[in-house]
Amino acid sequence: MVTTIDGAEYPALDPYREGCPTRRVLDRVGDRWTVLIVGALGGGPRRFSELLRRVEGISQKMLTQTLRGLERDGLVSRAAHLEVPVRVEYELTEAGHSLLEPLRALENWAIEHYTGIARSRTDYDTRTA
Amino acid sequence: MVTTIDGAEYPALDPYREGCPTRRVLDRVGDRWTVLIVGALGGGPRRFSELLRRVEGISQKMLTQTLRGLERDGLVSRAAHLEVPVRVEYELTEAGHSLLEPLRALENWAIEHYTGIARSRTDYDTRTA
DNA sequence: CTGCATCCTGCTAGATACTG
DNA sequence: CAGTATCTAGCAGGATGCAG
Repeated sequence: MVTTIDGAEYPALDPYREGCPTRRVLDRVGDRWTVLIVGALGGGPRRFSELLRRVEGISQKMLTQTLRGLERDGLVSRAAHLEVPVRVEYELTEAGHSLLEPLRALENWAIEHYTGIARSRTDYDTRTA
Repeated sequence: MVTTIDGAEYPALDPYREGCPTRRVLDRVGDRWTVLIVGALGGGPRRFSELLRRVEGISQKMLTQTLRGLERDGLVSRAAHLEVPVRVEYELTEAGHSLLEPLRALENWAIEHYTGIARSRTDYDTRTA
C-alpha cells in the first residue's frame, strides 16, 4: 500500500501524512519536556520532586501533565508509596527504555553541533540585520 | 566542571539545565515540524511547494518560518532561481544531513511502537474513565 | 510531598489578503 | 510560485491556592 505525491511513492505508514498514527507518536516524543523527562529517568526511578529540580525550568503543572501523558502511553510507570509524607516514584517501562537510545542520539547530536549552530545563528543575524 | 543536584553530579554541558546552549538546540530539533521537514529533505533538494504538499497539515506560514529557522541554524540552504515563475529549492547542508540519522531513529521508533502506544492509551482511558 | 483546580496571560499558529 | 503582512482566536503554560 502506497500513496503518490509529486510522482513519488510513499509508504502507507508515513509520519508525513496527517492522519497517520505515527504522527501522533512523534508529536508526543518531539515534545520539549518529554525528551528531557525521559532522559532524566534514564538513570533509574526518580521521585516527582527530583524531576522537578533536575529538569530546570519546568513548572509543576507541566511536569505532572507530561508524566500523565507518558504514563498513558505506557512509557512510564507510577508508583505511589502511601507514607507520610507521600512519596511517588516514576520509572521507565520497557517501551520507555527503548526510547532512550534515539533520544540520547539526539542529545549527543545537540552537544556536538551546538557551537556550529550558535555561530551560524550570529552569522545569519548580522548578515540579515 | 560539574554541578550537583540531589547529591548526584552532572556535566556542565547539560540540556537539563535551563541556560545550557544545548537546550536551545534541542528545542529546535525537537520541534514538531522540524523533524518532518528535515526528514522530507533527506531525499535531496525539494521545492517550497513540494514540501508544502509532502508535509501534510503544515501551513505556508509555518513552513516558511521553520525553513528560515533551519537556514539560520545552518542546517538547510536556500537557492532561489530567478525564473518566471520563481523556483526556490531547499537542501540539507552537511550539518543538516548529520541530523538525519538521529531523526530517522526517532521515526523508526515511532513506527515500531505506535501500536503498543495506541493500545496503552485506550487501556488507560477506559481504566480511568 | 504530590497533585488537582482555577484563573489569567502571552504567544503561536491559522486565515486572509496582498506583492515581487 | 514563494513569500510578506496583519489580524485574531485558542490554548499552552505560569501563578496561586487548596487537598489528600
